[in-house]
Amino acid sequence: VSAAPAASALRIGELARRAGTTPRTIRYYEELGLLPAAAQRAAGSHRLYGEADLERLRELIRLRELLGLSLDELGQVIEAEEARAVLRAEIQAGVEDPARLRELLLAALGHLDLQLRLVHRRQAELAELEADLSGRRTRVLERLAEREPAR
Amino acid sequence: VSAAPAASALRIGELARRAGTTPRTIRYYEELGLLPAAAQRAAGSHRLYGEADLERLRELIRLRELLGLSLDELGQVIEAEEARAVLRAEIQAGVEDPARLRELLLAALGHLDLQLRLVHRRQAELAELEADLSGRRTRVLERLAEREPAR
DNA sequence: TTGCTCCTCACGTCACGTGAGGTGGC
DNA sequence: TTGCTCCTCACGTCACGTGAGGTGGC
Repeated sequence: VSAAPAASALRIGELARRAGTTPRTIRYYEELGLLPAAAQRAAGSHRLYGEADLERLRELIRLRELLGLSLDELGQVIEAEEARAVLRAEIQAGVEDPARLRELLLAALGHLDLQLRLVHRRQAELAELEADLSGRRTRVLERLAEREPAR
Repeated sequence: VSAAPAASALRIGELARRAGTTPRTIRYYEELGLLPAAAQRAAGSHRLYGEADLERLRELIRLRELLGLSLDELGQVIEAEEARAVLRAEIQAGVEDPARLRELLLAALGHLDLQLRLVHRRQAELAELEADLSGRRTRVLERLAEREPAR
């Protein structure tokens, strides 16, 4: 899908290491269509990746871990990445249709807003958990202080 | 483990509904030892739960979902709940050993601090994700504004 | 007695982990 | 040629989902 991985081609092991995951996960994501299958690969030969693939993989992992999405949900959510890739490709290819550009930018905006809503919900839940734990911590400290008056 | 579920006894379906999970998950957690097996239950008879079980289950689910812990890790982390239950039980039973009480309070404090560290790490990661997404959103808005000068 | 929820197997599923056996590039 | 990483099956695992067939309380 992406233009050739260029000079800085990574093999699957390096890509996995840099993204903080494993080769098995990368192959699985490719199988599910979350990562593009390096197009010009002969069956049995090595997969090669570029910087764009690394970025996309990192984003996938970050959204999965922090938002707790299933891979199915993840596929729907990362359409923002898709839109961004299309945008870059078309600009690089010299396409200059203003209406088309505006459409892509609006799509990206919508997907970013969706992701931000999910992030904000998580942040609210974590803030609540933090408040509960802190409150309990304070009460434990108070009870310890009571037990140990002016040592 | 806990003192009898008292008058407000819940069956597994109600407990699941109130905690936002399923009976299967509750049985699985019992099997793993994350939830106490209602002690006086004849094989094949219904499980009964009290308010304390509901609280513990909610706490388990919240920590698992928000911190992304495996059930194995979860078991180690929720020792704070354990300490709290022991504390309550001993106080209810009239045990009044100050040294023992202090020991339990210190244990609870340690576990709460551990949980808070995990929460704070997650909050930092989410803040970073939020900043990235917000930045991208701003840049998309700017590019849209450029394209559409003073309509 | 009729529904309803409960029970215990036990197989299915999702997201990978982990060898088994073999091929390809520095 | 020797290591190393890669390849494709394919079975294992974790955290449950989902019936199958049966029993128990309002």
